[in-house]
Amino acid sequence: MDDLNPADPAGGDGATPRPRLEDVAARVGLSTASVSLVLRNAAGPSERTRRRVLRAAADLGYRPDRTASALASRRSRLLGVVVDIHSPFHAELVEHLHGAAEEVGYALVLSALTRTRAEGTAVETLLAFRCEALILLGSVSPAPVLAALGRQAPVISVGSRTAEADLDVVRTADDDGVGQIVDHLAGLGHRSIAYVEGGVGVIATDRSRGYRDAMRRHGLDEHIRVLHGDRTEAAGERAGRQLLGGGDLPTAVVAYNDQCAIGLLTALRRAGVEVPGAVSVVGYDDDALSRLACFDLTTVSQNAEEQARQAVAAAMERLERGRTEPREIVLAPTLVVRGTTALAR
Amino acid sequence: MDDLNPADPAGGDGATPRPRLEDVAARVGLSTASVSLVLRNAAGPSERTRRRVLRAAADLGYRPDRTASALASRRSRLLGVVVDIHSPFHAELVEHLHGAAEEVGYALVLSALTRTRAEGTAVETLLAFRCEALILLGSVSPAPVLAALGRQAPVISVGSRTAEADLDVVRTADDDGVGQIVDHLAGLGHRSIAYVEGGVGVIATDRSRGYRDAMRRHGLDEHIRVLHGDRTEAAGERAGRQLLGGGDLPTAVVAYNDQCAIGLLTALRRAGVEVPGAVSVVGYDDDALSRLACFDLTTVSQNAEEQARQAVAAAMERLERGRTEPREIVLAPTLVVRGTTALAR
DNA sequence: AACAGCGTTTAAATCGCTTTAAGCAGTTCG
DNA sequence: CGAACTGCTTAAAGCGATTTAAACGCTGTT
Repeated sequence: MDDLNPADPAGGDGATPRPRLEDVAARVGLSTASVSLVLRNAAGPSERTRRRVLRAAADLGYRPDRTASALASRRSRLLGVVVDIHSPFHAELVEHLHGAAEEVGYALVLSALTRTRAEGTAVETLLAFRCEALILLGSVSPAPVLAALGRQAPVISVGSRTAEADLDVVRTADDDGVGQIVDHLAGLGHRSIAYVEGGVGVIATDRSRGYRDAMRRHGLDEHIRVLHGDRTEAAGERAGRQLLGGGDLPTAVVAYNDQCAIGLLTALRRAGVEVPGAVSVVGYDDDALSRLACFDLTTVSQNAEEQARQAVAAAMERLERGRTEPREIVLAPTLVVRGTTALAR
Repeated sequence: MDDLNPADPAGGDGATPRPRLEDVAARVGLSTASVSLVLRNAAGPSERTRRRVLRAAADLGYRPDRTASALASRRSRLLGVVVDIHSPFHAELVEHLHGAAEEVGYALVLSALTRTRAEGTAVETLLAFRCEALILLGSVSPAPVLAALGRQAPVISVGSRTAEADLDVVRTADDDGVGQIVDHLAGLGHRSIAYVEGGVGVIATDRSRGYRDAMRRHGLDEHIRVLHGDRTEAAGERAGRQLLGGGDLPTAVVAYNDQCAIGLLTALRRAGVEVPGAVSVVGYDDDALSRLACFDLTTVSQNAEEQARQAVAAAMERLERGRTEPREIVLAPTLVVRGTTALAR
């Protein structure tokens, strides 16, 4: 119906087609079955056969066709990852997920979450690829949606706790992280410590709770002061202006995340308030921004690498070892003290 | 050989398996061939058949298996993208590539370039997926490597010019962009305009050339002053310290990119030099950083959306319309004036 | 009545690999 | 000596879609 004869998608123009398993088999005078076994490192073939096959495959520059292999084995060896392409923290997670997945012979399919592309679409794409497990980074989907997803494939939610019983969760203890921040500030003599919220979502809730609990623990109940905010710099700036306008500036402010903290920092400095001289500021995530020399932000690290490893490990337990009961892996966050915190004035 | 019976990767536990084409066909009493035609919107089936099939597919919640379809059609409808996961500019490109690809029925496979994962590995992965074309974002591979790649699949290099004749290039005119910056500064009365280089690579070379040419065009030959640098904040800071130490501060500094400009900005401000009061600073890329209120950096936008569209369009021309001669698409960059440039002191 | 033409449908081959059960030669054992 | 076993190898049946050529049921023409 279309005889334009588009460029051969398999290879260049009239070039020799990609070698197939059969070509390798023919070259050594064996069956494709044997070659397949050797190349997948399966038990069976003799040492001599192994060497010959490997040799021939290398000579021909053979690379297995994942598509065909996935179809035949009903195993795609693909991990689907839903990632917010704009988040520097996600970028770091993905980097480590790549490494961890590769080590166990899996590949990643990334599906980006953007302003125009919701989690639903992203997940559909991943399922069409027959991803064997889904890794959701910082998912904000409600529990029932996740539950439905969990029936289609094992789901590992990274970074955000959920009430849903049937999926794995890998996260750091957000309340503990904020607790460490408050401990640090209290240790520096701060008493009037405000907190800028992160909006809706479990993560935000946990961090807020961590703040309140820690304040009470230090007997600072009456200094508890929560400002409305979200995950953006803009929110941080708004919060900053609000504090400046209010008259009684706290001696320290803890923000939901680094981006928010940076907005806050900007607003304060622009108004001539010295950080950390007059006010200490703390963020959360230890993302690339916070490390910039011009911010040098005290923050909490979520240990991206360890979370990535654990997420892949959890997927492997389900896929390769048939685990079915859900697991929750909670890692301890670590405080990273940089230049935006100092003794209370 | 392994009777642990791992969790069924196709679906949850003992759940009904995913419906296949055959199931849809059986439901309406037609052949799989007809159903396939309808679902791919191909000519042939009657209106009545179309409706019945679509209905049945919807009822069953049928979703085609990309794996099988790729194998049978020898067309994966996959575009491979090599992306530096840490670059905010790449993030933006990916967002728009997603949109553009989806519109023409293709999906993206992202392969992240990281500290531990070179372009070679990334590309291998993409080819194993049978990606029909490769889109390289800001590739730094030497021409011969790209040439070899081009023989395996159509390659579209986004953002970086190359001498290699056989691939498509989508980029903005970097020399022109820097030229616009210099024009802008000259218009503000600046004469002593320095430039911080971006290290090796075609992009860096083009931008340096753009600087020199523009300076000459404005008769500022003797004010040409190029500082060594690269694409990082650290380099910007070093350049800043060098300028401060030298004694004769220029009235404006143009940096290779936004990250570098921000390092520069930090160094200057820390030393008490007012920007833009004493010195104007300009970056390049218009990435998320430059838009932060605390920087509000004058910069040059590369128009990510348009570049993404053009890249996908170029791929489509090759894949669907059989184009074989290479194309180079050069877009005009646009100056974004923000708060770090002002009249010369 | 035979045939051609047309729009619609389908049987069957195929894609490149995996997997299962069977085959085969050479022990070892009862 | 035949049965049972062992270690290696392979024929052949898929996996779930696409694709091609053929078949089918019509109508209209000679």
